[in-house]
Amino acid sequence: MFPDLPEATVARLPEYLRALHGLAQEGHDTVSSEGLATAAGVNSAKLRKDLSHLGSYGTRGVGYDVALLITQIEAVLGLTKHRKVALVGIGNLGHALAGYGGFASRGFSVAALFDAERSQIGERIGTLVVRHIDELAEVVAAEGISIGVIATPARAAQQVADQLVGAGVTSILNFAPCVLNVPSGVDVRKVDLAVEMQILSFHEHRKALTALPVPPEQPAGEATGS
Amino acid sequence: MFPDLPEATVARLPEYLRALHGLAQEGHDTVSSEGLATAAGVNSAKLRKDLSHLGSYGTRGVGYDVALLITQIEAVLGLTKHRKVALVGIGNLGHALAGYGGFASRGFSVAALFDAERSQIGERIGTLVVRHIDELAEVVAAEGISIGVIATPARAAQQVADQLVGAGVTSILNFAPCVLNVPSGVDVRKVDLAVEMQILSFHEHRKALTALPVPPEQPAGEATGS
DNA sequence: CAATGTGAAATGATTCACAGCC
DNA sequence: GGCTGTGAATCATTTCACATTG
Repeated sequence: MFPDLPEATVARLPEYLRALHGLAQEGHDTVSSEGLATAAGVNSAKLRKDLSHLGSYGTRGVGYDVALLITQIEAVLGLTKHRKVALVGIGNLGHALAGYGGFASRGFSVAALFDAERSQIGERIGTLVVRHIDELAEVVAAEGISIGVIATPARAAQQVADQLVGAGVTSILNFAPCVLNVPSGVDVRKVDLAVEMQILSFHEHRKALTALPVPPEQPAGEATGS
Repeated sequence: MFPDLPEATVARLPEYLRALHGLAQEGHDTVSSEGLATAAGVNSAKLRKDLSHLGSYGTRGVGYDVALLITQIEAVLGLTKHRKVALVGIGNLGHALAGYGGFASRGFSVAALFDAERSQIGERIGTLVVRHIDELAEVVAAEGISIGVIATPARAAQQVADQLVGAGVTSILNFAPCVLNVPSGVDVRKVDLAVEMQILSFHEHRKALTALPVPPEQPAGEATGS
């Protein structure tokens, strides 16, 4: 369908979709590239280039039809199909993810919870019960689960990834701070909170260094950022 | 110090650092670009190019000194300074973040918790007590907090961002699914779990589409990914 | 005439391939 | 001999600027 949509574009489509839902809720029928770009936090040229890859759904002189564009982007992202998620690792973060409303509200449902620790098995979270990881393959097949989320400690993550792949899962969201080896054809996305903090730390550090080096010259002056 | 380190490189340095700590723990004194690249999940040319931006810390014919490289990368990322974090929004996700060990283990400490809801104020989490958001500026100044983490619902996030900026925070990690407007000089990084899921969804969708279109030809053949 | 869609230019990132060094 | 460091080449992404169109 869109075999060669640039990866950078794919990564922005969900943002556009969120912005569009917001605009729709505010009663907008159409929106200009400028307006949508602002709502999504990008510049308008980039937005137009991104959308042009999907085809021509705008009207020159007018803008984009909000409802139509929502439909199109959802189709491209495959959100017409409701996707079920297996969450593995019911610790601190796993609990939060299991109860996170943001998934359900955007077409995903956490359909099963797994852990390896005896102490966790059987715990109820919402409507679900935590099961032992050994039941993974069985449940993935029975429920038609297509995405696995790993929220285990790093030392367990590779084994869990192997089990997910073995069970037929081909998309993994990894919260464990480690590299996963998976066969080609399996997609892994990684979210590492400490990495995000360290990137911020770099910029803090740089700001601190570039703010000082011109110390006592003109006493007056505005504090100016990058 | 490193004013023009490519952003893509900055984003990978934390991965290298994690890999290096792993290697150090396994007793390696030196590591080749090939070895480190594998441990960090990148290819060796990219790793060498990245490290070359920091200067020449490798030895031809040998590799990199693990301990030295750790020191260098930590210095570049500004991790020598222990950074304090304010966490705003003590809901589902906020609780998990407040208890997340990954921060402390890598040089960050959650120094204060805030919420706007009466019901949350005063709750103890670990050694900290949840305070009212109105105390933000005071506590940020008193504790020397440099990074703010927003884990509120989207509708509250912009106001919280304004309050953080007003209190002097210049780095924000945003978990709320919305765009934040901040003055230049303030860095925002965004983590949106639903966006990650939607990107995975796109690839699932594409895999499903490209797997079928050649239906009944050669019954045999390996399942091959991208 | 306002705003899209898009070639072309500019910028940024990755990969190649090998000279230079230990 | 093995491995780093790096110019040059390739590839990807962003931005510009404007012809085109409803």
